Amino acid sequence: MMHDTIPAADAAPLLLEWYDRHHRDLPWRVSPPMARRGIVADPYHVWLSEVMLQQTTVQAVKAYFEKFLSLWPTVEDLARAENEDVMKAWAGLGYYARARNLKKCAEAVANDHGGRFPDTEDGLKSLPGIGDYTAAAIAAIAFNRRSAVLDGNVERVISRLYAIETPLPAAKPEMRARVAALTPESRPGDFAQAMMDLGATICTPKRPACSLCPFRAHCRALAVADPETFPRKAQKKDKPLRRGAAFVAIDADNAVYLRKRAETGLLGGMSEVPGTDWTSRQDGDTSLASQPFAAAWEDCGTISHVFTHFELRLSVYRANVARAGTQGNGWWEPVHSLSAQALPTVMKKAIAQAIPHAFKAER
DNA sequence: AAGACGGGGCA
DNA sequence: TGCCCAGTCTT
Repeated sequence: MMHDTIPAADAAPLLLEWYDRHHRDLPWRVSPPMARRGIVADPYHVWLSEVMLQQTTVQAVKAYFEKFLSLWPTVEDLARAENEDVMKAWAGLGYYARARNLKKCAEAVANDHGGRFPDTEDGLKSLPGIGDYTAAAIAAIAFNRRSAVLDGNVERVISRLYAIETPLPAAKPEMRARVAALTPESRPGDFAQAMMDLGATICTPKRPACSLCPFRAHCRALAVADPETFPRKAQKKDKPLRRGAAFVAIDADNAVYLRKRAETGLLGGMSEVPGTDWTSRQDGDTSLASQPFAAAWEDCGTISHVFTHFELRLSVYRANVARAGTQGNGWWEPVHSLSAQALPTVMKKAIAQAIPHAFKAER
């Protein structure tokens, strides 16, 4: 009797009962009691949180979500915002194409859809930055659609529940079909959030808490193998090392010379200090030969930063420079307002290496 | 189908 | 410190 595959009709009630007891109170959520009274979450809030949650943990997202909502209370406000202000508000959250697409999506909703998000999966998927997962999540959570929501957490839960041996990403269609079969007509949004919560808190990548799992009597992986070894996945390749140099110029007014990166590509649309290209070549130009303007550059050592597909070792140089002696299309930013700039983490590391107090709180 | 694209959490 | 995590868009 134990560890039988779960009848599809039993899964949702079992999981929702667990969800109602362990529900997490998050800024973009409507509580289960409210949901049962027919209150649905604001599609703008659901969309904003789901885009932020792509590849990003709940903990990291909370503060950004509150900041965005306070700066731009409606999707029309966001559509009217300056691109640069959106990039500044997004700085530090990573995957900056998300911020560029967020702005484009807000404009599309405001200008082409009368300020209302489409209420179907297909309609949502046609918008910038909304793919399979996010379209299904918004449709289920904000519009009560019975869509199959499959993110990394759900993939883990499903792969263990059915002990799926096919490695990812080939197993995705099978997993999606499994989720679709389990998703109920009633409360599909809560079901989706419950599956994701289960993956985030109980069915974790390492050391899952199987004894607390509402599916423990039905989990194939728990019965026949080690749940931690699921989902199976193709092995990843190792990251190359790239090198470069970064130049932190400081003028007499204690301002740092910044410039804007290209709109697309790595860290697209974000700000940076001047520097070399980042290259994997052994003869990479990491020296003073590539200084952006002549000055008495002082060697500040190196910093390291790991990106998704390469590791970067950056030589950092600092110099005091007269503002009149520089050329180019950058600008001078006072050290005390650096924190509010659209600076990605690697640039904050480089600046902090040259100016240790740069991002310390004001006394 | 594979690669580009950040940053944070955990042991 | 090193390893793991994981949606969307582009090629």
